[in-house]
Amino acid sequence: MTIISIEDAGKYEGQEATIRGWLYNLRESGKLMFPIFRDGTGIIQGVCALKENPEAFEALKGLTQESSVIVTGKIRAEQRAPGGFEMGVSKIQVLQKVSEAQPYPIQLKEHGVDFLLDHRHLWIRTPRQASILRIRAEAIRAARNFMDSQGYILTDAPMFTPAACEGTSTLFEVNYIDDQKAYLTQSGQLYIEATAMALGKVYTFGPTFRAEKSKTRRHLTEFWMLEPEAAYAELGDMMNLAEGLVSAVVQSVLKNKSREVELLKRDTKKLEKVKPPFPRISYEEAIGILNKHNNPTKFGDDIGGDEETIVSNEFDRPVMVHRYPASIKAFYMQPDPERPDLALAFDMLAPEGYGEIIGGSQRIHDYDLLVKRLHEYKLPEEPFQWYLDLRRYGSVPHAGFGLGLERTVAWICGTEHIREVIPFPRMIYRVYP
RNA sequence: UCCCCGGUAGCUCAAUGGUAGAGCGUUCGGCUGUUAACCGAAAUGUUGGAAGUUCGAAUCUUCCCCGGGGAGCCA
Repeated sequence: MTIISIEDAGKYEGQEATIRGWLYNLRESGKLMFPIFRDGTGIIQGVCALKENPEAFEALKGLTQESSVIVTGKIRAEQRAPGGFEMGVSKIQVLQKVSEAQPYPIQLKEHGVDFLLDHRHLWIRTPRQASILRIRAEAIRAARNFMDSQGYILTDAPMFTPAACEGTSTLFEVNYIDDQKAYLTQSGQLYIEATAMALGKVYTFGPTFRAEKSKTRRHLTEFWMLEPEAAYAELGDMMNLAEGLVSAVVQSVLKNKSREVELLKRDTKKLEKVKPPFPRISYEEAIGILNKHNNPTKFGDDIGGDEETIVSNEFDRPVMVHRYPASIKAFYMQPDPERPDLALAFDMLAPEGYGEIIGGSQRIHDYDLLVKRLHEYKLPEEPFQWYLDLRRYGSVPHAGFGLGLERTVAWICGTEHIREVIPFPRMIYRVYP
């Protein structure tokens, strides 16, 4: 018997086929039953009549949600069935029946956030969550494809680091070997600056960790970041790369995961517009927009969540804000030669209030200036000696950025919270399951 | 660290200081085209914890615990 996946069921219309999966729901109607099966690729309705298949009917009767089953039957087009196809069940093998005493906890109805997060290992079985995880996978595939196509080499950064990239208050400290202290990485940036000097154009993609005490829909303590870095690149080069990357990811998801996007009921019209060029405005122009909307932000203030939304609502695609005051940015950012009080940095703000998905900058390549900045930011010189070496031995202008994967996928999926777009979210005060 | 909201049946929620309830899920029964099916019946409670006010507290007060949203910080 041909084993098929539910997403391909339409191709087997009129044929007998076998599906290996789980019982998603069961509607009983006297001598007729409508089981719904899922197999990880989709859901399909089955039909089973007592008169035609008494054995299968008996096996299905009273079967509990999420029981594992192997079912065989004829696939047929049926307008009354969700999805347009259904299976006339002729044979069913129950691998495990879920106990009535401990029924599957997640019902086909609304649940609270706390309950769902405590059952995240089961929650991911629901069609919506499974679709989101498929879109995440597509976003990663598309992002890596794009970077590879641009000649960027994947160079992995370490998870254990001896010091902070930016400040020390939000680091996870771990005991390394022989009572040495180490920290979980907040960013691979410093390391890919080194690999960029070795290989030219590089990127890293992996988890990063921040012990920020943030409890918002935009924060995770463990999140994935894609960070490109290129030797001889300047700020404008990175903005070009960033808009190319983001549009490639969005367009790939629309093209290759249309079924999943549709299941999420995402308004794709807004996503279809996400193509270069993206608008670029300076920090000072952003302040102007805010003041126009009666927001009191002034030069030198950081742009917070509400402010990001006001600015991004002016545009129909992601907007890049560049040249922030150096005083509110990280120590390693290159000053604008024409305005030394500004840093050659940029953020990309996603539309619809999803906020910052990219932060990047040109890096300081001058040794003396970098040392001066380390002192100004009260950072110790010693752990950064290797980093200073990059400015001792053939230093060149270079630039890069970091793309927050979960924020990007949350925006593409239109989810309310980024915890839904990672299989097992890690948040402040929540590490189970 | 700070501000706001919440915690009642397995789940989602009601209950104006006066007998703790409904829907879903579970169990039993009915139904040959259901769409989170429907109809009938049953079982299910330390109202997050402690103390206080009161004749009487799920409800009011204080403290603690847990969760959610946000600020700061950031992707």
